Amino acid sequence: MTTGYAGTVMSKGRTTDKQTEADEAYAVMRQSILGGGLMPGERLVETELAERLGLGRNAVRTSLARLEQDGLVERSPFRGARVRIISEAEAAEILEARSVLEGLAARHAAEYMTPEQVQELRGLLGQMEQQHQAGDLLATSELNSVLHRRIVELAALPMVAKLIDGLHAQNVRHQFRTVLAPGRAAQSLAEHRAIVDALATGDGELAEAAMRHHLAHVLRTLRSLQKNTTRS
Amino acid sequence: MTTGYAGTVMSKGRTTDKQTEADEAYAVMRQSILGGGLMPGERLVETELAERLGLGRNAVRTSLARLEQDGLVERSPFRGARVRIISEAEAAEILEARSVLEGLAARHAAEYMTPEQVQELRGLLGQMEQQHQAGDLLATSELNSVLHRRIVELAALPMVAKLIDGLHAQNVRHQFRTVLAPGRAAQSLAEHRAIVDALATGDGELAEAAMRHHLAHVLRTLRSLQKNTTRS
DNA sequence: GTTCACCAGATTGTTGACAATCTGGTGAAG
DNA sequence: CTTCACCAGATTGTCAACAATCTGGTGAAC
Repeated sequence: MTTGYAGTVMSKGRTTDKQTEADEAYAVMRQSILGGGLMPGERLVETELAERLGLGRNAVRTSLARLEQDGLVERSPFRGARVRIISEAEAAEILEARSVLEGLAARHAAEYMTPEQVQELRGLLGQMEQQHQAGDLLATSELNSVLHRRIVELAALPMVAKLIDGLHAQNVRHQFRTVLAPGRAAQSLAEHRAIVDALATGDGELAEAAMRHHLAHVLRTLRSLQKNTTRS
Repeated sequence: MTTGYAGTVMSKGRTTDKQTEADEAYAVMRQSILGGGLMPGERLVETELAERLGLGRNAVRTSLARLEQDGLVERSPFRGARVRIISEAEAAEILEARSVLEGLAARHAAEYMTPEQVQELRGLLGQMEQQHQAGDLLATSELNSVLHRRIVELAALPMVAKLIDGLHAQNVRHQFRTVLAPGRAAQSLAEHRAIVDALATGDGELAEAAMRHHLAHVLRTLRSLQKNTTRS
């Protein structure tokens, strides 16, 4: 093995093994924030994280810089970093941004979609309906995300996809609340069906409108929940 | 004032003095990329940049990580960083994203705008018209950017503003070409007038439509230029 | 009792050296 | 002439130590 790729060297005992330490730290910490392992407002001490991840402090450090750029972490000089707290106003704003960007994605997806892909989306809809009737809100919500992601993929707009992904990452925590609103699940299902129907027609304008209609409704639900929560 | 802010310590002899080295490196390098001091595709060697900026290699290093997150720099492990080259397809996609996001901003701006602010925008339009008649395309283009930025500001949507700013940063280099297209300047002026008129009515839908119409036109111009340039 | 300066501990920012990896060129084998 | 292993130089990734800064608490002055 002369030069050979170091693909399977297995130096520190993880699975993929190939990325640099800093990249691994970034991936892990990002997933930790998204998954709830690191809570909003929590202090992120470099040495502590380095020890917990088994990586150097430097790797953690540059990760924090990258996560700050993503809007997931807040940093102030000499005072350290915390998981950024997304206010309800910001969550609403993010949802509005998602609304227009996913609308754009839907428009493009409608124009370049094959019949097979339409069937695939209908399949997802069917699964959602099943889980909805079974009363499993969590699974329904998960399929919801899958459907949205797939539509964005089909749009074949990588930069737009990246933007949407970044926005989604910032308010995973606020996402849960809307799906729990009473009566929301059924309506959401109908809206998703409308989106897929519009995509199937190949009419970009229609698909964009359907997507925006749906997300505007999610936004309204979020706003009504905020009002109810605010009165302490 | 007990502890007292260290606002005017003046340690290394620059103007603002307060940010950490890494922040300064980030700011300088970003502006360098935007301003053309660092050209697309150019290699970014850490030690060289560190020496040129008079900062530590580590500061440069974390800057590069942040700029990569911004999409301005491309990095691969052990092989270094380069200023990212934005392809024409990507430039087009960025314009589409800007179109819907600035449309959103225009909608919000229309709803919350005061008569004084409308007058301010009309003032900018007047200046644009002057420079246009004087034949100064560069000044017109600059005022163009100012107008767009101001509208985004008036929307009072900080996260959306950040997204738009990031997109704008990525294709400053492609922006110049569209303004030079023959006959484009006059039409652009008319479109901007339409946008301000729509904003003045307070009708969000109308303002959004006007903004999207304008940027769709810019996109079409860019696409036609691409065709002409591609045939080598 | 309140206010303030000040100090010790903790944490971040910076520096320099060292290890790991890539790149381009060189020379031998076929 | 082509192909390929291999090596030196350049460059990046990592580590450990040191300097700079913040934070919370303690005690004196009033």
